[in-house]
Amino acid sequence: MQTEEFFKALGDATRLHIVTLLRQQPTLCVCEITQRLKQPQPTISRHLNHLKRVGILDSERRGTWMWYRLADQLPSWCDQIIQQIPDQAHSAELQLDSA
Amino acid sequence: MQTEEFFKALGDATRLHIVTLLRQQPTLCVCEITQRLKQPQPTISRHLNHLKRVGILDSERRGTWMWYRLADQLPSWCDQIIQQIPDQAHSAELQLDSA
DNA sequence: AGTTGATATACTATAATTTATATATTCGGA
DNA sequence: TCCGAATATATAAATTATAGTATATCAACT
Repeated sequence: MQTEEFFKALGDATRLHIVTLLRQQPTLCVCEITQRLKQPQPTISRHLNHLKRVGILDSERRGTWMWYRLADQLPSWCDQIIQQIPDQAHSAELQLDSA
Repeated sequence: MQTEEFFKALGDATRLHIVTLLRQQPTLCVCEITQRLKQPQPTISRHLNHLKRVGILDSERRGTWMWYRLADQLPSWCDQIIQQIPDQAHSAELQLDSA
């Protein structure tokens, strides 16, 4: 895992949001992420692919759906960092309650 | 501290290097960083300023020299993350030994 | 094979980042 | 107050990243 690429990957609101979602919900399909983030499907797919290329996510196909999760073999420093990211529940319109 | 801006700030090799340097050497002046990273002074100054704007670094002038250090009031999640960054001792020419 | 739902990719336009070079500022000392 | 050292800023050019739209792929079902 390239340090710079890792941080670059997390330096984007959409990708941050995806990663923090997958911290709570270990496996999510593209359509669910698309709904929760209220962004077009191609946008979500591109960001998911970005995170996967860098090594942050794994994906698995089950039928037509593609399931994404935090990579199993993440180096421990990556995992530690991901655990420290503040929650990104800041969807512009539907603001969830948070501290 | 904005999460996205924090990660963006660390998503650059030069800034990563600066931050990991300041982890070991709590205070460094611009000229020293410039020498260690073997990059032009304006480049270093810009990156230092970027890290400072985001809130990752503090600076203090003593005479003509400007000393930079990791910010005192860093939120704990930022601090935790910074501690997890692998060392960036990858200067192109003078490669230090590392695992 | 044809159709549909889920996801991925291509293409284009736009915006943001980064660097190099030159120049400006700031401080301390003569 | 003028000079030199240290640092900062401005500008322009190059590169990279991002979003939207359209289109392609892929799997399940008929």
